[in-house]
Formats: sequence, C-alpha cells, structure tokens
Amino acid sequence: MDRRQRKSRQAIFRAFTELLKKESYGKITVQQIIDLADVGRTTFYTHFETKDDVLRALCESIFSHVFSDDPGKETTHDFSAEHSVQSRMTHILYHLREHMDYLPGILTGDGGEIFMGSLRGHLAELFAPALERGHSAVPADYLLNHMITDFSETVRWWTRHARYTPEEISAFFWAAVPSV
Amino acid sequence: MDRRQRKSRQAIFRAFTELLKKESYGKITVQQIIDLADVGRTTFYTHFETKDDVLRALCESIFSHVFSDDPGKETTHDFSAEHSVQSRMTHILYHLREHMDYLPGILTGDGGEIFMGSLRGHLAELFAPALERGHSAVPADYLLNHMITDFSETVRWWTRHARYTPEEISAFFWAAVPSV
DNA sequence: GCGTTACCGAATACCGTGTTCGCTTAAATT
DNA sequence: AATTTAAGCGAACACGGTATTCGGTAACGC
Repeated sequence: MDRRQRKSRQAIFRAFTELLKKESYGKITVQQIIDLADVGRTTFYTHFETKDDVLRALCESIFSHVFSDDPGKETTHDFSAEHSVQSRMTHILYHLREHMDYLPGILTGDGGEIFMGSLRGHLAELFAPALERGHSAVPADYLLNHMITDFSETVRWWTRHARYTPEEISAFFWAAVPSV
Repeated sequence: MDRRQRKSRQAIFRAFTELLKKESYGKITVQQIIDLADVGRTTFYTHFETKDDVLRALCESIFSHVFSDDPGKETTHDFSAEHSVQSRMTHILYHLREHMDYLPGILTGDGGEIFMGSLRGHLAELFAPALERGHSAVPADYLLNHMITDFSETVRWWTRHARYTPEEISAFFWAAVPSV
C-alpha cells in the first residue's frame, strides 16, 4: 500500500478517535473528521464508504487484536475449561482498557449498535463451544444470547465506571452469571 | 383537549405503529407518517418536536400502562417478595405481547435505544428496592444494571422469537439470573 | 352565532451526505 | 533524471430529510 494511503487512513482513524473523546459518535460529522485529519473530502470517500464504515473498520481493528491473542499464555497450571474461559475474559478486558479513553464516545448514541454488534459477534464464537451440552430446559440460543449480553453490557457498564480493574470487572461478571 | 387535536394525535400514532410493522424505525420518515396519518406537516410539528419525540411518547404510553397495573392482583397465597416480583414480570410480559406486532420495528435500527432506555428506566424503579440489602462483594449498581439488562434484553430476544409464551420467557429469565 | 383555535400545504431555509471534475503532487518505474 | 502511474485536493453540486413560516380555511366550544 502506498505510503500516502497509509498516512491518510491513519490520519482519519486518529482524528476519529480524537473526536470521540469529546463527543458522541452520533454527533460527529464527516466534515469534522476531514478537517481534523486534514485530508481532502475526496480522500475520505475513497478510503471509506460512510462514517459507519469508519467505525466498523475501527471496531474490527480493535477486536482483531483483542480476540486473536494466544489464549494459552495466560492460563496457569489449572487447565479446566472454566478457568481458561475466565482468564480469557480478563485478558480481553485488559486489551479493551487500552481504548477506554474513546469507548464512551462510541457507546452513547447510535454508534453503540455497531460496536456492540461487532463485540457480540466475536463473543458468540468464544461462548458457543462452552454451551454445546444442551442439558437445560432453556433454549441454548437464549443462554448464548444471555452470556453475550451479560458480557458486552458489562463492558458498556465498565466504560461508565472506569475506576475498576479488569480483574474486578471479570469477577463481577462471573459472580452475576449462573454456573452454566 | 380539542377533538381535532385528539384525532390528529391518534392518527399520527396509528400511522406510526402501522409503518413500524413494515419497516424499521430508522427508515421511517416524518413525511411517511404525515402522508399515512393524512395530516398537515404543520400539524405534525405542533404535536411533536421530532420523530424521536413521537417514539418517546409512544413508549411512555406503552409503559405507563404496562407498569401501572395493580401488582397485588396476580399474587397467589404465596406472599414472599420473590414470588411477587416474578409474577409481576410475567404480567408485564403479557402486556408487552399486545404490542408485539410493531415492537420489532422499534428494536432494530436506532430507535432501539429510546425504547430500551424507557424500559430500563421503569425497570430500575421496579428492581431497585429488591437490591437494597447490599451484602454482596459486587457493587449494587452493577447488580441492578445486570438485572435491568437481563430483563430488557430478554424482551428484545423475545421480539425475535415470538413463538414463546410470557410464562416461558419469564422462566428463561429467572433460570438465567442467579438468586440475588 | 361568534370568537378561538387547530389544521392545511406550498414554499423555504437548513444541514449533512456523498459525488463529480479538473488540477496538483507524490510515488514508483525505467 | 525522465516518465508514467496513482493518490490527494477542494470547490461545486445534487440529494434527501428536517423543521419553520405564512396566509388562508374550517371545525370546535361556549
């Protein structure tokens, strides 16, 4: 990829996250991004279809890092499946914290749907295997949705109570989820 | 209130819910509402500030009915607080089912935030008393948010799986919520 | 009946989105 | 270094939806 392209793309993301620190996604206009990124209007639209497209790309770049890390590294000598998932969650929270400065801007207004949707998609892959044994009277689909909702909404709650550590948040989450 | 006003307001609500059965909130325009309701543009704007305003008013009218019903009526001879809340939830679900034909239209797209926000507000009042005794290591605020999230997201899930009865949905909810 | 009030609808200002076009400038190729 | 290739620029424009204005009409309630 051309260096100019990389710089433009980077400038747009940079401006976008910078704006998110000050106002919610819904109120940010393409013009603001263009102005702060200091790129031409045409340039913006050659890189992205719409403003939503920028957000989707941002979410994808966040989650691809957050979810792709080697999950084995964090496990201690306890190899039970439960523990593996738990430490995985904490690990994810650690990564998400790095973006905490602009996450609130995404989660208020209507950009929330895009972020949450992306997060939920990744969580689905993570939780689905753990719910294979359908021994419950409750539909597996409901339970899966329930787990995904609880975790993603915990993340959203965290963005409003940023004083807590990833370990604490993880503990809250597992305390409030019934043993499945 | 003038009969003309009542008729206009009613026509707007009627057109609005009718449109919601066919397309999502976000895609409905004020013009469509005006056309279907067969009222003048000016009339619409004398009754409501914006399109969001219509939705807020609709939500308020739904929830004021749903949540205001005498909660004592449904309780059996078991007077424990737990049971009271449970039957209350089922009762709420019964009322919500009456609006099931257009709820999906509200919950997809960006109108979802408004509906969910309104629902969450009412649920907060309902659940807050039950969580008074803060004997947990988890912040009461987190637990409250957790309960609200679980129920409101259960409602959202229901709109996508409308084949279930209120009793079943209620059962799913309580099965997936730990005893608080 | 008569004053009040709501309703009408065309015209208009406004705002943000996304596209077009001719030109400039930087990068890659030889 | 010269040439080709591709990216960037920004003013102008078309579009769609929102919200307001205004002069005229008709329904309502007392």
